[in-house]
Amino acid sequence: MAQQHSCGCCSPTSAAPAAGATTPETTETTCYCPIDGVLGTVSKKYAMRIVAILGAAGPTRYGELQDRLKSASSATLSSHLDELADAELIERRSFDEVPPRVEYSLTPRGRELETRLQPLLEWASDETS
Amino acid sequence: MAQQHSCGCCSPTSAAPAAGATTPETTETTCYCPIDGVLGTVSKKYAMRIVAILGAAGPTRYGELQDRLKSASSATLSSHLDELADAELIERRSFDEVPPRVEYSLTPRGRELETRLQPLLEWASDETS
DNA sequence: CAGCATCCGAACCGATACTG
DNA sequence: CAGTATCGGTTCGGATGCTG
Repeated sequence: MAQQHSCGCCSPTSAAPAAGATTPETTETTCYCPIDGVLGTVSKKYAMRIVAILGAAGPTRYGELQDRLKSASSATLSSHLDELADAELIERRSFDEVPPRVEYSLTPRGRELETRLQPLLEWASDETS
Repeated sequence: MAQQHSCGCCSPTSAAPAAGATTPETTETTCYCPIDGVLGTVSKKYAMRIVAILGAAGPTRYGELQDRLKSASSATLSSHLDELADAELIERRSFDEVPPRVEYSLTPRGRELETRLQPLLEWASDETS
């Protein structure tokens, strides 16, 4: 998962080998590209939308999410929720009652993401032609 | 491409018949979801990185891009550049010389995107697990 | 140097059906 | 209600090889 490479977009001097140049292969610098981390998760088709919904509406049930993301099947939705929960961007809260109820909400970290996502989303809807 | 639908993440759901539950401030106007537009393009594997590179380094040649995005093959890179150019986020400038030279740079619109992308990227590298 | 064409595996996502 | 299992279609993207 935490793939390492030198993409040059995050670390400027990626071409230069580490000190000593003991490694002739010039394999990888210690550049970790953010895109491979959180941003990889975020680029999932519905990930941003889920974050946006949870950010705007607060704790939301599974069914309502599915309702809002009409084109997403339950399988797809589940996998997205899993991944977001794994990344600790959202939190899953399951209530012990019948019928079952599960609510998803943003973690503090997810809220930070949402903050940074907003301008992007707003701009995107403006630029939409 | 510019698919239209109501996802509920950008404007309250309108499609919900919800007997009696007439949403208070429902902008039932056709909801255009930004994710399907620019953000769709942006979620391409290297799109964000390209924008980030061009933003940080200014006009950049094809070869250098390929150099920085080591894992991207030329075919992949080309298709990304095409798509970004189509979306008018980047500009392709071809010089009439030998050997051929082509430079890519951000359009004003691309620069706006880059602006909104920065906080996200910065945060992502911090949050890197 | 820049970049398209092709092949092909991998990932993604929707539909359906079924469980706790 | 909240999922999981499975299947199949579609897209993505990496490798290679070839043009201008």
